[in-house]
Amino acid sequence: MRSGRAPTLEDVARVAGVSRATVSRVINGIRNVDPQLHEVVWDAVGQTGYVPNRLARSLVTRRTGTVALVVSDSEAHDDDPFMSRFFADPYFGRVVGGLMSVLRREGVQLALQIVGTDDAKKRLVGDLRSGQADGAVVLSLPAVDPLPRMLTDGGIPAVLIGRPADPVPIDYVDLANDTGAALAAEHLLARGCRRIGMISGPADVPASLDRISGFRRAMARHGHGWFPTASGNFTQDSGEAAMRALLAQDPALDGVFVANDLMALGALLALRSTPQSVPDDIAVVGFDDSSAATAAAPPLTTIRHPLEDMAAEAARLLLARVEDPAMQVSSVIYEPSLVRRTSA
Amino acid sequence: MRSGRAPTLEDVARVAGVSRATVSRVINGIRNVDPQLHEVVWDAVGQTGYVPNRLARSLVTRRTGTVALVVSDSEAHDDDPFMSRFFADPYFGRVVGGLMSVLRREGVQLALQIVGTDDAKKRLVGDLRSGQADGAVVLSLPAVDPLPRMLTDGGIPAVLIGRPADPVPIDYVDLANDTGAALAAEHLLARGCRRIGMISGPADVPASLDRISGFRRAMARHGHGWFPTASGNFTQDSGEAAMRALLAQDPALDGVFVANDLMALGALLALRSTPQSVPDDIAVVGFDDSSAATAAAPPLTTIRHPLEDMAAEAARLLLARVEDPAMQVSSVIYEPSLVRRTSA
DNA sequence: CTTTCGTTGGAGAGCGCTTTCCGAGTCTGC
DNA sequence: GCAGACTCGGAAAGCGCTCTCCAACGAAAG
Repeated sequence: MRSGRAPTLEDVARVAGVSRATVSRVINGIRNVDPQLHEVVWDAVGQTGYVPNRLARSLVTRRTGTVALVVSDSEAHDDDPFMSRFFADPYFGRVVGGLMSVLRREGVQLALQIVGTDDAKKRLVGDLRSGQADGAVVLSLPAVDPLPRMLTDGGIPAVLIGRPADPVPIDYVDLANDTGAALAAEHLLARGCRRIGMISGPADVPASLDRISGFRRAMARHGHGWFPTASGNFTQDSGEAAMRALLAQDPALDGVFVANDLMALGALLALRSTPQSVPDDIAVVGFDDSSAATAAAPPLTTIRHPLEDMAAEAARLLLARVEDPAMQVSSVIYEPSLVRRTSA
Repeated sequence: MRSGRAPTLEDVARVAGVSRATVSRVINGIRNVDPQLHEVVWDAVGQTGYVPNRLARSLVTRRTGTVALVVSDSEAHDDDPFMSRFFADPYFGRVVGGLMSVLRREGVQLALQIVGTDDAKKRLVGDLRSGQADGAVVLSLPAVDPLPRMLTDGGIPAVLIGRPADPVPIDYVDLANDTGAALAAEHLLARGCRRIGMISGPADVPASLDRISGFRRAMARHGHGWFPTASGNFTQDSGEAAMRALLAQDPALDGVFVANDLMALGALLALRSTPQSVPDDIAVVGFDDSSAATAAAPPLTTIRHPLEDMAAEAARLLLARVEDPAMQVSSVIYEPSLVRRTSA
C-alpha cells in the first residue's frame, strides 16, 4: 500500500490539474465550483487516497472537532492508586458512554485529560486556550477545585458534571442528590423502619454533601432529628467498615441508607456475618443504581442516577456553547427515582 | 484575566526583544543560548502567559504527544446500545486506568476513538497517517476485524490488547486465556467435582475461544472428553439464562466454569432460585477477577486477569514503537492465576 | 595583524491547510 | 455591441511553530 508521506492537498491539486484552493473548496463543499471540476477533484482524491490533515486544518480554522474530558483531581492523590480505583468504578465508564453517544454522531472526538496539580491545571487551561480542544467536560473530584473558575476566566467553553463546590458562572448538569436521599428516607420510613442509620460519603464533596443534607432534612420532617451516621469514601471496603461502625452504635438498627451502591455492597457483606437478615431485619437502600445493584445479594433497592443521560446532556450543552459562546449560562438538574428491588 | 487571542511566540519575542527563533530555542531547552537571554526570555514568557500552541508545534515536528485508544467495533452494533454496555463494563475503565498510569507520567494524552463501519476505520487510518496521533492502542471487539491489518499496512504504530483473530504482524499483549481456563478446570476437579459444565462466551472472539479450548483440553486430560455447555455474550443476563440452560441439561451438576465474572454473577443469581447451594452443592468459578467478583454472594472464586498491567504494558510497548518504528514486532502474554474465594 | 574556528542569534522557509482578494470569463439588458 | 453584474478559479497571505542556514562577532592560533 502507499506508504511514506501522506498525500497532501497539493498532490491532489496536481493530479486534478487545478489549484490547491479549488481542491479545498470542493472538499469543504463550498459552492462556486463547476460540477465538472467537482468530479475531477473527487476522482483525484480517490486516486491519491487523500485525507485532510486535521492538525493543519485546525490550525487555521481554530476548530478541532475534539472535546476534552477533564478529570480534575486534587494534588494529594497525585501518585496514589486512587486514580486506578476511579477508572475501575463504573462511574467513569458510564460518563464516557454517555458522552460518546452524542459526540460520536457529531464526529467529535474525546480526549482524556487528567490533572492533579494546580500547575497541570494551569497548563491545561493554556492548552485549551490555544485551541487544543474546542471545549471541556469536567469531572471535578476534589472538594474544592480552582479549575472551574480558571476555565471560565480563560474563556473556555466548559460544562461540569456535578455542581461546582463554590458558585462559578459555568454550565453544569447535576442530579438532585438531596431529593434522591429524601426518597430513600421516605421509603425506609414508609416501610416501617424506626431505627435508621446512614452511611455517607466524604463530608466535603458536593454530591455527598447534598445526599447527607437531603436525607437529614427528610428524616427531620418525620420527627427523626437525629440518627446514627458513619462515613466512608465510596468504596466497598469503606462501606463494610462503616456498617460495622453503625452496628456498634446501634445493634438494633432496622434500616440504613448508604450513599452509593459500592458502599452498600460492603454493608451487605458486613451484614452477612451478623444474625440480621436483609431486608427482613434490616433494610438497605443504596444510591446510583449502578451495575453493582443488580449484582448484589439480595439485589439492591437503590436510587437511580441517570448518569449516561446526564453525560449526554453535558455533551450537548458543551457543543451548543462552543457554537455560541455568548449563550446564557445554564444548568440542568436531573430527578432521581427509587428503584425497588429486594434489599428494602 | 487576559483574554482574546492567546499570546504567541511572536509576542514573547517582541517583549523579550529577541527573535522568534531564540524564544523557540529557549522554550525547547536547546543549548547555544546565552544564559542572560535565557532569563530574559523566561521572564517574557511569564509576563505574557505564553503557552506553546500544540497544534502548530505538532504540524512541524510530526509528533503530537497523543495516542489514540481505538475501540474497534463491528458494523452490526453501530447503533445499538451495545456500546453503552461496553463502557459500563469495568473492562473499559480498567484498560483506561492502566494506559493512563504510564501515559500520564510521560505527558502523553489519550484520545478516544470508536470505529464501527469499515468506512470509519479507513478514515481513522487516514487520520492517523496524517499525524493525528503518534500511535494507537486497539481494543478489537468483533470476531473478525480488518483494522489491525489496515493499521500495519498504513505503517501506524499500534498495539492490540488481546491477540488478533487472524495472524497479523502487529504488537499485542494478551492473557494466556487457555491456561486460565485450565486452571479453573483443575481447581474444580481437585475439589472433587465430577459433573462439571461450562458457560462460555461468544464462539467467535479470540479471548472467548481460547478459554473454551483451554478448558476443554484440561478436562480431556482428566478424562472428561465431554461436558455440558451453554453460551452467553458476557453479560449478567446471558449468564443467568445460560445457567438455567445448563441445569436443564444436567440438574445434578456439581461444578461450573463461567467464562467471565459478569456471567458468573448471573449464574449465581439463577442458582439462588434452586435448591442447590454454592459452593456446597455446586461450585462456581468465574474469570477476570473484576470488582464484580468480590461483590458477589458468595464471593467468586475466579481467574485473575491483570488487565491494568496489560494495558500499561501496551502503552509502554506503543511508546517504544513510536520511538523506534523498526523495532521487532513483539507480543507479551500474561499468566493468569486462580483467586480462591468462597464460590469454589 | 591576519586567519581560522566556535559560538550565538536572526532571517526565512516551510509544515498542510483555509480564505481573502482579484482577474478573467460568461451572461444579460439596453 | 458593450457596460454592468455574476461566476469561477488561481495566487498568495497567513495560522503558530521549528529548524536550517548564514552573518556577525570574539577568541585563539599562526
